[in-house]
Amino acid sequence: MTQSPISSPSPDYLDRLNPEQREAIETTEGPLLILAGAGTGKTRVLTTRFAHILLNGRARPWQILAVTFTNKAAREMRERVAALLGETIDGLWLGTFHALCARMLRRHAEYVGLTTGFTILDTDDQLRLVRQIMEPYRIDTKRWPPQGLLGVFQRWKDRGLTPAQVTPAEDTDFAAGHARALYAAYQERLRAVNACDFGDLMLHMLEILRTQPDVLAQYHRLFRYILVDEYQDTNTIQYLWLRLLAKRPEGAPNIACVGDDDQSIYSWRGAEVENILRFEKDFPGARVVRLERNYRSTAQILRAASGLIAHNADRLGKTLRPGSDDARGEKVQVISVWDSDEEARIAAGAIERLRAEGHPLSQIAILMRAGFQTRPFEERFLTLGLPYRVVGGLRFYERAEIRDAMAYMRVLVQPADDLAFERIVNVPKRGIGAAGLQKLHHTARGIGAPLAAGVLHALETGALKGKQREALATLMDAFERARALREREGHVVAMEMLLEESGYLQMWRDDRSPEAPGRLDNIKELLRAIGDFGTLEGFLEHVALVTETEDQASSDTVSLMTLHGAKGLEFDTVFLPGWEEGVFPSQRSLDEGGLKSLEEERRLAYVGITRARRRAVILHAARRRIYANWQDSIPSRFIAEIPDDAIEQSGQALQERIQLTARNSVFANGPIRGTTRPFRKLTDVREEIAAPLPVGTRVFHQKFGYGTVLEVEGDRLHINFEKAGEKRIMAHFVEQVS
DNA sequence: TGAGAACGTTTTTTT
DNA sequence: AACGTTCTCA
Repeated sequence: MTQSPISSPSPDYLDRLNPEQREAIETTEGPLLILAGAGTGKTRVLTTRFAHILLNGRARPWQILAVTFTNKAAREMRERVAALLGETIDGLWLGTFHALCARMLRRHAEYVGLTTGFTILDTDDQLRLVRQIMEPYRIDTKRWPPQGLLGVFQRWKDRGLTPAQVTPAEDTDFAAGHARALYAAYQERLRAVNACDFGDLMLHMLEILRTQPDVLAQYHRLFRYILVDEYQDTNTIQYLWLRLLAKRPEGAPNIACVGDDDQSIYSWRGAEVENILRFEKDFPGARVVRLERNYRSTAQILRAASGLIAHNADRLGKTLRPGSDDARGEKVQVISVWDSDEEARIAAGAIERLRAEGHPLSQIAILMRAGFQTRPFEERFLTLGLPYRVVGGLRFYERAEIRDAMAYMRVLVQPADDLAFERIVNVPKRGIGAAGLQKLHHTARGIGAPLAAGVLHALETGALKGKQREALATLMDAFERARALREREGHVVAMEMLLEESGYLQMWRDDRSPEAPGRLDNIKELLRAIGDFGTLEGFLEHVALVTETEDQASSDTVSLMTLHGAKGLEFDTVFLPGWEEGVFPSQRSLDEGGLKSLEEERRLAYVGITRARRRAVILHAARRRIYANWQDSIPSRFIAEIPDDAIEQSGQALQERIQLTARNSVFANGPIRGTTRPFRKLTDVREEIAAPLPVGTRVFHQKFGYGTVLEVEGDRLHINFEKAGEKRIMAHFVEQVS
């Protein structure tokens, strides 16, 4: 029990908050920027603020718009608000940008030429669509892969640009300036099949808010308060969307954004740190509250992290201070190892010791730069029998059999879903290849109907013959009956029957490959999962928006995940492997992003260290296998940037090399050339750097013939071949000719 | 049309 | 090395 001040007794939920936190919660009116360093109680502030507004009667639950970045964060917030209020509340506008936009767009779909039942496409569908769009343009898909084009669209969408808003000047990256036209065609096609891709959820909603004043006014009336989490990771379109909703005609907006410029790690997804840096300009009169007291990590860990991030320029400036004076804790360990196998061995060994001392495995995480780095750890853990889980690895809903089954589901729900129909029309094999599909498309277009209707038409008119006719008749009949069954017996039974009668389940039963039984299990699991939802539509919506795997957080396992995936989490002990130049910071960031992307890598390192409550262990290996061959590596510059007295170095391998970081070595100005031979000395690497194929060199390639080097990108060369045009080639595939 | 061979690329990070 | 895509032939 706390003693209440005489003047204003403060409610329980404001107990044990520090003054800054209280200010962030109690400043309900007007724009507010909360700069919250790692581990400073950000989530607590956000949820308490939410509850505070409700408990003071300032708004009804549905009048608060609360935006998070991940579904996980949304769920956590929902739970904690419920705990504070002592009850669960439905109908909250709390979710990710995309989930909230999807909900809005279902209400207003007609303004952008969709109907409320529109489909949200997955990446497979998007790619198939892009390929179709590209076809008539006769674009060399070798040079201009569909994924690349999709990326261009994505970036435009991230910036809130509709096809009409893209200027010719913006359209230079791809296929000689055809991207704009392709973008328009792509959007047109999406509309025609009543579908949205992920970016459209935001793009369409922004368009509606911009062009429909009464819709905008409706939301202005509705949302009295806006809360935004992870503001540093908002991209342009999210920013525009927020600003539109926040700037009501009456008075200053009650918008509170929480963020940390030091944890901005999503610029590759279009995030603009500038959004947070500019907040006070965007919302004049904004209060700024800094949360700097860290209650998570030991003083040593904070010192290491702060020292590292201090190497970044352009910061709003925050200093993490330990929440309590005691417990300086262990220094950050830096261990030098020989290769990635030893790295895994050492980490696993340390984990076994911790386990023997009674540390729960659930409080241990291994955080890496990229997903593929989990391999050696998984192997090691398997041989030792250490329980682990890969968080955010291959996701359930990305498996082929699940996507197939869901495509069946989509056609069931919406017969006009051409993309889903295309996916399953020949799975299992029904004798419909590329040519057959073309014919079906033609028939459908002829009667101005979707594919499925086209098939029915073709069956009636007798345009289909033999095996094709029989197989498609069976398929269409299965859909027909499944729809009827859905009415009578519910969607689970209908789906079961559909997958059975269409031959899909039998296809896997007949499959003799070792994965087949697992796939059948997965489908069983899918059928179970849809039982948790009232309707198939609800289930599809959930799957489209919630990409994460159900976490079995209850089990006591070590977590393996990417640094990006670890944001917002904390563990007692954190292992940070692969701190080597070219791995972390990644080669790509060194090659193309310049200083900006190097700083982002540094923020990622900062995020990594600050995940640890008590113990952080950084590892780096002397050599690592890249693709098929070994490559020498040197310690990450980030290791040298951590204050010496905050770290403790160990490991027999290459003790002396620790000082030799990129910052003060011969490699400072360029990437390291790949090596194919193991056990290479540094001097050898130096020689290779000294003798590359410089720009202008005439070279010969086995397949492409003669050409000239246009550009050197690490161990890749950008070459203009006389016959084959411009290509990017690994340097060792070409030889110099004089 | 489909199976197998040959070829090329891959490793950022996610809603 | 491992995977996915395209190519080639039956």
